Amino acid sequence: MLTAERHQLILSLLADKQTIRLQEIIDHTNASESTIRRDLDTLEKKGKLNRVHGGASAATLTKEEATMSEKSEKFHAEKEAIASFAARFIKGKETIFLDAGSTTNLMIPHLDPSITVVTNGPEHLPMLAERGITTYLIGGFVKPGTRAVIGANAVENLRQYRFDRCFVGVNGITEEDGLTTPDPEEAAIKKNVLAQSLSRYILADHSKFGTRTFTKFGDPEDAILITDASTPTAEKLKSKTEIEVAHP
Amino acid sequence: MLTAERHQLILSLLADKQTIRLQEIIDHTNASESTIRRDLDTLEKKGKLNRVHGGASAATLTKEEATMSEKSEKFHAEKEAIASFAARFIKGKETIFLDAGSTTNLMIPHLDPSITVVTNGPEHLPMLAERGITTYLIGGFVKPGTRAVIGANAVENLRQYRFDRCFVGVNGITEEDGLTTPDPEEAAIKKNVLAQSLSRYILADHSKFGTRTFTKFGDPEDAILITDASTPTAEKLKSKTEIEVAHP
DNA sequence: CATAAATCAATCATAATCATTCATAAATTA
DNA sequence: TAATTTATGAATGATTATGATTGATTTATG
Repeated sequence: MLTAERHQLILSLLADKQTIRLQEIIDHTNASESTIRRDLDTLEKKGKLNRVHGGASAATLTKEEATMSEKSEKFHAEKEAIASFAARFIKGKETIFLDAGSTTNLMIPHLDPSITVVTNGPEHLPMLAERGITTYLIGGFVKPGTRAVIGANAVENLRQYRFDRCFVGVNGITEEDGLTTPDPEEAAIKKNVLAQSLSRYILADHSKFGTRTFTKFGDPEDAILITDASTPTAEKLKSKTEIEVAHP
Repeated sequence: MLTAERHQLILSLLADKQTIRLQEIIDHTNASESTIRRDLDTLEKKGKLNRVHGGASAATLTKEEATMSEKSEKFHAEKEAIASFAARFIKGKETIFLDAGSTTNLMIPHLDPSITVVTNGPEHLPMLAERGITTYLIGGFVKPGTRAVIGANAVENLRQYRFDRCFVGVNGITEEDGLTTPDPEEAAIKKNVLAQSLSRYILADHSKFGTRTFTKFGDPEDAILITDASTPTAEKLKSKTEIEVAHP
């Protein structure tokens, strides 16, 4: 069996099951344990899945990250509502930071062309250029999969800028653990962005409330949360921080 | 059996199966291994399939469409020849700088995935990611139109890196004015890139020789010029600098 | 907490696959 | 026809993929 075929098979098995054990893959492929381990290494490097002890799990919601394309479909109407709502906070010729990600991407059609945007999401560039918006890009390591720019280099590059407002995505929000994201390198970026902005906005659809992921980058009370529907966790947070609900 | 016939057959075999082994094709064609390998090389260059170890896998539609639009560009065949020729200079696991632009973009399919690329061209990222190439992006002002990253900020960001080789585009080459490009900000980038590289390559189709534009960023003798055809200006320069002619 | 079981990364030798080169044959052009 | 280009197959040494083995690490359990 061809290496590339095995890789496809593994990903399709994962697409159904969300998690898979090493032994299952071995049964399906007649390949050795070593080979499958190497496959998982390779696929993880490409951001196609996440390795866990005993096997692998899909690079999708909650624990793990979704790829850009997968994200852009889930909760699209909700994200669109959040994005257009968020864009309304920007007044006049401000300079804003726009986080990499699918929700922030949806803000671009609602942006006034006279503003200046700084972003770590190269995938935003075509739309920003189309709208004639002055754009600065953060430099650094390009993360495979989500294609955000991250790393020590990116953080240093970021420090040169100060923002009137920042719009930042998040993977999990809980009362105890605050704002979390799976990748520490991405968390470092978000943390710095928040520190260098006068006004801070966290864009999070309702699925993000009550879940937590690996790395904390801030507390809900340091920012304005923009979401699409209220949840138990959101209700609890209402005493501490400002929550704006954008109805789709 | 005719070469073109074999190519058709290979593509039709792939149309059903998604992936195919080299041996399968050999069985179907009575051609030698070498010939089939050459066929796969050719077809991959045309974007009709992706080579994988042991055979080939079907190319996605988007890639096919992308190569279609690429082909409509000016001097496409010449640029492709220059690009694939240039890529051959890279040995092993080196770190290279890849300039923004259409000619350098054509190098990407010919790059070894084990190298590291630094670039000021965000438009290269999708293809670099697809090939699984480790990539660092220069940060700074995003130039509308060409979408290169330029400006003082970009130059400063650039200074952190040292390259084994750099591959740089150019707008004009003359004996008197050297290497020129219209935008001073872009020239600044190119100048610094050249200074920080052990080996320097200028990619220029024949139309660039004998024309000069606004800003000079270097002299031909500081780099190896890669072009597609000899011109009077190129002949004059041959005494001063190395010129490699890549025939389409 | 301690032990056993499972899972893991690292290494090795082997086999498969690969790019490159060369000489020859076919096709094309002068 | 002769010269030139192109296509081909075989041979080569290099690269990559693989499965088995090792001992270390992690997880489960009593």
